[in-house]
Amino acid sequence: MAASTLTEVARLAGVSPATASRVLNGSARTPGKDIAERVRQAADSLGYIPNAQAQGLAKSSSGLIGLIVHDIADPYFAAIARGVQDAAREQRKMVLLATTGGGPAEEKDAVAAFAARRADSIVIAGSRSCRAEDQEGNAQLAAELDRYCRNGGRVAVVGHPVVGATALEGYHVIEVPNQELAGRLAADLAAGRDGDFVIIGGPEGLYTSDDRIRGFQEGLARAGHGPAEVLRSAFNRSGGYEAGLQLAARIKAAAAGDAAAPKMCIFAVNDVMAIGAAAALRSEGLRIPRDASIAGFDDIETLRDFRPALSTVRLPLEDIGRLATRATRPRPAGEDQDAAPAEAVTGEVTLRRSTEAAAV
Amino acid sequence: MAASTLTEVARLAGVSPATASRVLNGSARTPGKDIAERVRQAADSLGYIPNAQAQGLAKSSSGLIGLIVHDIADPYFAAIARGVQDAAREQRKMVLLATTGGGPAEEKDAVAAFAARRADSIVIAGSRSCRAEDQEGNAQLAAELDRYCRNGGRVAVVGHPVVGATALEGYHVIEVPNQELAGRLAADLAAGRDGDFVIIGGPEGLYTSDDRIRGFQEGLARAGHGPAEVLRSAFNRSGGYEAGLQLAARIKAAAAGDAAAPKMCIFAVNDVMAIGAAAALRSEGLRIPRDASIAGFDDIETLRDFRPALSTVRLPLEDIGRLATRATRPRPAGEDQDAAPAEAVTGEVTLRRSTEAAAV
DNA sequence: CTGTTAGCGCCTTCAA
DNA sequence: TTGAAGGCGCTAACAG
Repeated sequence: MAASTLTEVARLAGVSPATASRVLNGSARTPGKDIAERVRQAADSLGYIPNAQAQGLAKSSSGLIGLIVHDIADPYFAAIARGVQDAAREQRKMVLLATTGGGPAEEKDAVAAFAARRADSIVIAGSRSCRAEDQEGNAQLAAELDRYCRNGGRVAVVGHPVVGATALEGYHVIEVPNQELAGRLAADLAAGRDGDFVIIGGPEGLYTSDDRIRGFQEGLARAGHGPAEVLRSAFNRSGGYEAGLQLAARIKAAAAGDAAAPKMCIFAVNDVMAIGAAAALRSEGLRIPRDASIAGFDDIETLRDFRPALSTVRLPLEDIGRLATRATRPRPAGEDQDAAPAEAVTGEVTLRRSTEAAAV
Repeated sequence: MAASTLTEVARLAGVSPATASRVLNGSARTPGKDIAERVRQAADSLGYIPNAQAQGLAKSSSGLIGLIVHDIADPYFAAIARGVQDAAREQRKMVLLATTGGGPAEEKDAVAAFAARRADSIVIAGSRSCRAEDQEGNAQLAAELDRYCRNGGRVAVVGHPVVGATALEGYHVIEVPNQELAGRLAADLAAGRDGDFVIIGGPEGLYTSDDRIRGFQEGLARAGHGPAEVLRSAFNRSGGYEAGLQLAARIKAAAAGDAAAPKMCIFAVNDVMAIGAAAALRSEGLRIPRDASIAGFDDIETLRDFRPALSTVRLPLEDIGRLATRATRPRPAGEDQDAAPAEAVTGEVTLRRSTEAAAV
C-alpha cells in the first residue's frame, strides 16, 4: 500500500488536482474557504504527505543542502554540521550528509551525488590539499563543482578555495583567517618566553595545516624568535600522539643533560592533535605545563574540560557552518547581489593553563 | 543552463531514451557494445548526471536513509552518525540528517519530512521519553511512524521502542542493555567500597537515563548496598555541572565534620554529564579520585584523554549506528526474513582512574 | 476562482 | 536488441 497521492485527495474532495495542490502547498492564495477546508479534510483523512520527489521534479529544486565533511564524528566537523543544520532549518531545507575521509576524489563523488539529487546548494568543509597525489582528484572536484555551479547550484567552501575552481557565480568561500590567528597565537606565546618552539603539523600540502604553520612562524619571527621546527604527522589525535612521543624523548634527554633547560613550547595545528600530544607526554611521565607548554587550535567544545586547560584559538565553528550555509542562500530579489557581506570569520586567541609559564 | 537530460544524451548518441537509460543505469543487460559505447561517450561529453528525483519518482524509491538525532554536535550522536553513514555507503545510499533537540514533536516532523522524500528507511537515535508533556508528541510520532511503515518504509530505533508504536513489519529496535550494564558497573564499583553512592540522572521519564538508574540501583542492591540518592538535572554537560556543584558542597561539608568521612561515589548516567560534574568538583577545589569517585556511561571517544581517566561503560556507538542501519536493509530474497539475527549490542564496564580507591 | 492540459526526467511494460 | 508509449506525482501555464 503506497502513500496516497494528491490526485486521490482531490478526488475525495471532489476537486481537481490543481486545486488541491493550490490549497495544500503554498500557491499564491488559497482558494475559496469552503473548498479549501474540504481539501484539507480529505488530505487529513487520507494521511496525505506530498511527494517531495515529484514536487522537486516539477519545480526543479529539491529543498536539499548537501554537506561534505571528512568525518562527522570529528568534533570539528560535528560543530560545523550543527551550524549548517541550523541554517538549513531556517531555510526550511534538509541536509544531505556525505563523509569523504578527506580525499578530493571522494569529494568529487559526493558533489556528483548531490548534483544528481539536485541539491540546491553544497557546503564543503574540511581542509583542501595541494599534495601531488591529490592533484588529479582536485582537478576533477573542481570540474564537478564548476558544472554544478553552471547548472545553477550554489557552493560554499569553508577555509580555502577548492584548488583550481574558477570563481564562478554561486561559488563562495568562507575564509578562515588561520594564518593571522596562528600568528597572533605565536606572538602571545612568544612574549617573555625563551624556550624552543616546536610545531606539530599535519601532512605537508594541507592548506589548513600549512596556513597555521606559516602564520605561527611569522608570529614568532615578528617576536624576534627563530623559526620553529616542524614535525609532520597525521592530522588527527594519533598523529599528535606519535609526534608527542618523539618530543617527549627529546624533552627528557634535554632535562637529563641540563636540569635548567628552557621549557619547550609545542604548537599543534589543531586541538585534537594537541590532546594526542599531551597524552603522549603524560604517558612518558611528563607534566604540562611543568615540563612543556602546549597549544592547539579550534577550541573544540568537548575538549574544554580537559586539564590542564588547553591554550588554543577559538574558532566559531557553528557560526562558520551557519555562515557557509547562508552564503548559498539565493538573495531575495531586491537585495543587492553584490552586497554579499562575506561576513568575516574571526577567531580569538585563548590562553589557558597548558601554556602557563609558572613551573608547577 | 540546466543539467543535460537523458533524452539529450540519447539524441546525441542517435538512440532512443530507453536505450540510453538501459546502458547508463543498471538495467538487466547493457545493449550492444557499440551502442553502449556511443551512449557512454555522449553522456560523458555532455556531463550527464542522472536526475535522482526523476529516477526516484519512476521507481518510487529514493536511495535515501533518514537519520534523526537530538544534536549532531553531541559526540554520542556523532559517533552513531558515523556508523550510519558507513552502513549507508555499503548500501549505496545517502543519509538525510535531521536534528530535533529531543522533542517527539520535532521527531514526528522529521519522520514526515523523510516520508515526503520517500526515504527508504529511517534510523532514530536518541532517548525516548515518557514524560507527561511528551505524551501527545509520542502518540503523533508513533502514528507517523506507523503510517510510514505501512507504506513500506523501514525503521530502526536505537535503545528503546517509540512509545506506543505498534510492532509493525519493518519496525526494528536495536536494544541497548543499559540497565544490565549499569548494574554491572554498580557491582564493580560497589566491590569493597563503603562510601555513599549518588546518581546524577537526566530528567525523569527519559528511558535511557531511567534504565541506567534502575540498573545501577539493582546492581547496588545485589552487592548489598542501599539505594543511591538520585539527583535529576539536564541530560548534558551543564546538567552534570550543576549537580556536581551541589555534590561538591555536600562533600566539603562532610569532610569538615569528619575528616575520615567515607568517599562519595558518583554515577552520572552519561559521560558528558560525568565530565560536567567532574569539572564542578574541580572548580570547588575537590580532586578526583581523592575526594570523590565518579563514573559515567558511553565511553565517548573524545573524552578518553580526560584525566583522571573516566570509569564508564563502553558502548560500541559506531556499531550501533551501523547495526541500526543494516536492520532496515531489505533482506535479499532468499534470506530468511525471520532470521533477522537482531545482533545484540553489548557493552563493557571499563574501570579507570576516576574510581580508584586509593586516595592520592 | 477552478479545471484542463502539458510537461518535469526517468523507467518500464509492450510491441517491433 | 531496440523503439514507442504510458505513467510516477506534482506544478504551472492557460482556458473557462
